[in-house]
Amino acid sequence: MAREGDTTLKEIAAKSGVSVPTVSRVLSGKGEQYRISQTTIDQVNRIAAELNYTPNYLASGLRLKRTFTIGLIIPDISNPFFSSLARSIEKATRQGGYSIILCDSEETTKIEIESFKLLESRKVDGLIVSPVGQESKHFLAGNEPRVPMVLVDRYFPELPIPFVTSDSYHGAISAVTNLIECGHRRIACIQGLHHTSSNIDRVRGFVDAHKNKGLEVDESLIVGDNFGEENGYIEAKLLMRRAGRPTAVFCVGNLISLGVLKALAEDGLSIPQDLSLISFDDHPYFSFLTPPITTVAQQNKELGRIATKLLLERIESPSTRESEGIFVPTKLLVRNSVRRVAGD
Amino acid sequence: MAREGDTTLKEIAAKSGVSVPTVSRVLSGKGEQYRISQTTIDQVNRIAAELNYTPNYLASGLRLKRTFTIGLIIPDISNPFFSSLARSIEKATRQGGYSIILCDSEETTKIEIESFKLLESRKVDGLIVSPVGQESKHFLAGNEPRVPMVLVDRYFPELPIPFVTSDSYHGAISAVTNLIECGHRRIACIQGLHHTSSNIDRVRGFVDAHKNKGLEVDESLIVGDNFGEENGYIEAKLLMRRAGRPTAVFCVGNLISLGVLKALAEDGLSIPQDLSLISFDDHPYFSFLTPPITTVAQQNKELGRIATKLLLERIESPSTRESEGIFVPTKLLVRNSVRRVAGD
DNA sequence: ATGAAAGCGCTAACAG
DNA sequence: CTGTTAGCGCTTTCAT
Repeated sequence: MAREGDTTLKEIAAKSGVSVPTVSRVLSGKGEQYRISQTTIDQVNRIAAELNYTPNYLASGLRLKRTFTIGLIIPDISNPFFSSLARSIEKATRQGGYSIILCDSEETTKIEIESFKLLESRKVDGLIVSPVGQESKHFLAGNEPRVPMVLVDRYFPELPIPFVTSDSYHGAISAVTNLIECGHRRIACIQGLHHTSSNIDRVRGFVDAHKNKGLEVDESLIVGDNFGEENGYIEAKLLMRRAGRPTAVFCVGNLISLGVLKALAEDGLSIPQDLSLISFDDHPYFSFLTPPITTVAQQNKELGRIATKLLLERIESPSTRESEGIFVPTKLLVRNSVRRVAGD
Repeated sequence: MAREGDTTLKEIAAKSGVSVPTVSRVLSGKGEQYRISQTTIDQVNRIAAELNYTPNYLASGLRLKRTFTIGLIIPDISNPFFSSLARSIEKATRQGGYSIILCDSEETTKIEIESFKLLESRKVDGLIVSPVGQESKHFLAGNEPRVPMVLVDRYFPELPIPFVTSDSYHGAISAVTNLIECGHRRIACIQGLHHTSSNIDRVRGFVDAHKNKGLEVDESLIVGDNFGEENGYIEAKLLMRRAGRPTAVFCVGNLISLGVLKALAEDGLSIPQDLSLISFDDHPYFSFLTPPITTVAQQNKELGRIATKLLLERIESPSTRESEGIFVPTKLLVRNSVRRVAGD
């Protein structure tokens, strides 16, 4: 960035007739501490300003082994859940004096691994990652994370990596219980990426909500395999064509619900007459759809803020604190996408 | 990042009995070019792999004056328009071998300036910015951009900084013309941040569409002052309470439209019976609302791809190419939020 | 109250 | 085919 002509400490030193270290001390605010004369301090500051000095973080980072940047890896920045998460993380890190390097893994372990290596080379001070979640060994050296890091949204229960996530299990329970209490008995679940914690927890909640009510789960109604829109679309089409159509569906992510909406609209089916729906993940537009969609809302901003806080603490005091896992409560927002039906 | 124990060229050199520069040459793939013996090449590669060598970009950046990172400044990453833009930029830069540092200016010149300085310190090779758009001098040194940069979405017509943006003017014309041709005569415009190019162009389109049809514009129907949701909400409330209510409204951004939707819903008013609406910016949910919302769709991904291409070209061959401005066409997606009314 | 020396990890120029 | 020297811009001893 405007590399050639950049002002350096050396030039300031020359113009002010002092040495480079002195300039460094003044400009990093340690003038007092080193008891540099007020005259010198003022002089150096003035000349630095005149020359429009901009510190070179590469150089200081190299020397200090500290870059004040953190890496952020997320599966899809265009998913509103992740973009609001990213926003709160960006804000919190900025306020803490850090910048973030953003990597979008496209929900793909391959890109996630590449990004991780990249961030290692860039010597970030720490990492916040929302992992694809199916593999984890690239994050570890032995049994320790290779670098200060915290996981958001998805996590690895068996690994010593701190994480912050919504309480997906209880969120799913609340949603599916609502469905059951409205009389639904054939409830489908369109799930996301298999073997990822959020999916596992939500599906487990789906199953346990049935158990709690003494109901059997029809395993064949648990379908789908990723968090994308097409998955919702396809599975909804298939579900509605089956013999023994479900009367309700629980979608584990907002994009899946969008796909379902699209499929039903195409087929001239409507919610909740033809199918009741509850979605995990709130979305700004859910309250304006006809009908407004009942959802399990996550505290996006909160997740980001907590993750950042955990990470910065770890970076700033690498005392061997235990690896903690934080589950943030969700909230069921009951709107109008669930119909009451006669129980069986 | 795992700073202390990191393997360096020095260690590899020691273990393989060659000098540091030789290791550097091998590891940067210039072994052939320097005609280093195959034995040495293999040996060095082997040892580097064993030691799990990760190059230090800080060090090479300092030496090379090249960081392979670019800065991205946008006003609000949680706005779906910007998040899909960011996604395409992230992907394109990654494929070009660059990382991006993300800064969210919160639609605020103050943060934008801070971010700009930060990115200067971090020695990014270039910048893609969607400026707040009300001030521009912080980007310039004399009459030149301080650094290779390209603007997206919003631009400064009078400055020599290349830009990529939607053709807001013609997009607005198409929207408002549609309204007029459907018989509307009292059409409101809820605008975004004043003095920003996208707002100026869209409002100009609003006015000119009237002129083209030989109609007067009622200036008092041009209201609002930012791209946020609350702005849409408030202005809609006010508009619907006036004597001489408009029969249609043109919203210059998707968040504004969301606010309008919210306001109307609260007041028990509906689209298009009580108010016809066209929104600038498509949104994934617009087709699923009741009614589906007619919009001026932008080519988000395309904007990002082009911006990245322009920037990388400039970085890689800083030949004094002219500063170009690219206007990408928009598309009017006619759905059902506009009612035909009897002309006056 | 300040300077000289050293070095972070890397690469380019020059030498042989 | 490979090594030596030098230096990117900064900060930290250690001296004085």
